[in-house]
Amino acid sequence: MITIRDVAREAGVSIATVSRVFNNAEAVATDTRREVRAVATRLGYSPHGTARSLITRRTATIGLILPDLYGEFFSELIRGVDHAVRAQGYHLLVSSSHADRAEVDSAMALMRGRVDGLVVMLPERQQAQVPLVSGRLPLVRLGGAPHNGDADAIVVANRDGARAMVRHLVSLGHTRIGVIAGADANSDADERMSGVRDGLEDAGLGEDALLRVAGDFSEASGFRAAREMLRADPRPTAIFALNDAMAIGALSALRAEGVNVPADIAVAGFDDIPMAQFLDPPLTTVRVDISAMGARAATRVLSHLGNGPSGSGVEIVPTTLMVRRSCGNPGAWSPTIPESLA
Amino acid sequence: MITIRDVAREAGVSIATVSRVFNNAEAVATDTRREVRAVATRLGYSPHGTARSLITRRTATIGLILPDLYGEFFSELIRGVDHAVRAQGYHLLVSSSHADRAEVDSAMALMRGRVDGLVVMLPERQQAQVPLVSGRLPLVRLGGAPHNGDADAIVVANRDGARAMVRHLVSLGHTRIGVIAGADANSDADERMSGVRDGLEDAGLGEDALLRVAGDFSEASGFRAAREMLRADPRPTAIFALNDAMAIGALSALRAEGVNVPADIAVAGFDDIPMAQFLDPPLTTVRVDISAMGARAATRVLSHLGNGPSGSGVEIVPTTLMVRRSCGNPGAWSPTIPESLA
DNA sequence: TTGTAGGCGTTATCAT
DNA sequence: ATGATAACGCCTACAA
Repeated sequence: MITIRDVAREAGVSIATVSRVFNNAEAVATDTRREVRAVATRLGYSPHGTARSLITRRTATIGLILPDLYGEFFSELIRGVDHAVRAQGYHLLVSSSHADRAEVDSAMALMRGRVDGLVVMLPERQQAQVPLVSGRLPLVRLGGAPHNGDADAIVVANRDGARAMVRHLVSLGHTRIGVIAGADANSDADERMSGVRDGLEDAGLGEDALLRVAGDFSEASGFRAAREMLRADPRPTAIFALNDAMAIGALSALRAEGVNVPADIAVAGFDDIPMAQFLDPPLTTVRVDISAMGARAATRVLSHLGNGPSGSGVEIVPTTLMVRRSCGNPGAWSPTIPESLA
Repeated sequence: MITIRDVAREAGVSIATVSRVFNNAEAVATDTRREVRAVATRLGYSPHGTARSLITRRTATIGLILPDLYGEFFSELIRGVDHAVRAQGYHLLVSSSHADRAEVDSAMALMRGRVDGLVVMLPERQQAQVPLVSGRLPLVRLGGAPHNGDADAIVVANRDGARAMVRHLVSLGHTRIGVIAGADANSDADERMSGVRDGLEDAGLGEDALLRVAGDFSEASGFRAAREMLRADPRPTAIFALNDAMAIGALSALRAEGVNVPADIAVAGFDDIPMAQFLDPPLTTVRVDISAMGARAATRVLSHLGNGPSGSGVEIVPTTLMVRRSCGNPGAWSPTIPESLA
């Protein structure tokens, strides 16, 4: 390994001078600077990040802790975080597949001394537990519902999104709506269900307008739920699955039964994954800009590190209603801004 | 910040003893060890990664440099790398959005002293250029075609996969096959096109069996290409798009023209993205296990670091032919192993 | 079994 | 403008 010493010796200067060249270059005479740079390049020297971090007390790295990496959701998320973080000259340390709270805590411990701040997304069902404690590291929690102990958090407007979707369906004339609910103790699912009830209430519709069937966010559960709804009386004219995987399952079930979508039954989803826009049967979804959400979380952490404007508290990421206008024409989606819910 | 000193003082031992407790714990008396652990927990101490790295000369981190993070491809890739890397107790430092070679080189320089090894995927069109040089860091290149200067690389069996698909289509009775080609100077696209010609040659079919239309790997280009093919004479009975995005575009075009898939025209793709399996019109694809590819790259790097069995050179990741057996039944895919191509 | 001390590569402080 | 030197937090011979 070639160190700052080698460069100093070769250039006939002290290591302090070499260091200055690589940091505040102005403080060095032009000739010296040029010579040092030349030697450094010739020797293939570049500063040692770890050693530098030790003395400067900053790693220029943000840690990202995720429950999993499956599907496009996380790639979008990482993309957003990566983008925001790199814009400020930071690196991104990713740690994933943490199924429970103990693993998250150990991942956080492992990151001590390696990162300047943390973005943490907890596994489902672990949201409402003991608050995250990160010592003196800035930490931003991502996803789920807002809860006590959140100093900083970025969450999705699950409730507003579901409410907007129900209002949209009602405005199309649907008065009997099948909702495929999510897993128990899943805060996203709970929030979305609350939004559904809000929407029905807004429209002045009663309990009989809602046909609720349980699901578990899997494609298969959506398939089963939709099949069950077809046998209901009265049969719904619209199906709203509380995530996209279930919506896809529902579409398969409807086609298997020869139901025309959306002429006979409209299908709507809640966008965990951008994939839905490629589906062939028209699917209206509540769209969440995952990438933007990741970027916001990163920006928040960076703000605590003195980069950019400061801020704190819980921030809610808005959702957008996406309606497919035409079929058979790739990319022909147009966004519809949700009606104001004030 | 709470350091090893604090723990030592509080526990009434030397810092050497505390250090030993956290490393080779056996060399410490049971009582001492227990006391130290207790104090450390009470104080919330955990070793400082950076400082430890400096002296041990290992960061326990693998760097992953990617051209982009868009779509499910990269999330699958990261998942594979992360999995392999964590299994050996390593961290993952991700750096992305490197559009050209200069950015890749600078990302590599920035990672010096922060990682023990590198997995690098070059941007398209940059594959055949100057070899990557990483100093003494183990480096594994990912994707594209094998080329000179590759000490270690993991590449996809693009050619074999495309060949297998053509043989499959021919075996179904197709003698006129439309191929939607990929972007110029894209080594993946080139390799796949070669495979197509191999397959036709295997089947003893001549040039007139092939209808080649250019695309650029985008959904829109697949849409246009398929529409063009419908007007060809003789019209193909099967369309093979050299990536999935184009295959999806082709499906849209066929439906817009009222063509029945696969009864009138069969459609096949090449799987960059797992998404394809959720599509409604049956789509046969050459499937690449991206996640496994990432894991292999990571494993290779780790092997140079002394973890696991050693190995080097170019490794080719096989592909699998995926045929949809039935419609309307989610998850009803079954893999077909490609015929031996020896 | 435990403590002492030197050093990992760099930056910051204080001289010159 | 430049140089000598003490940290940064930790690990590891070597000594006790």
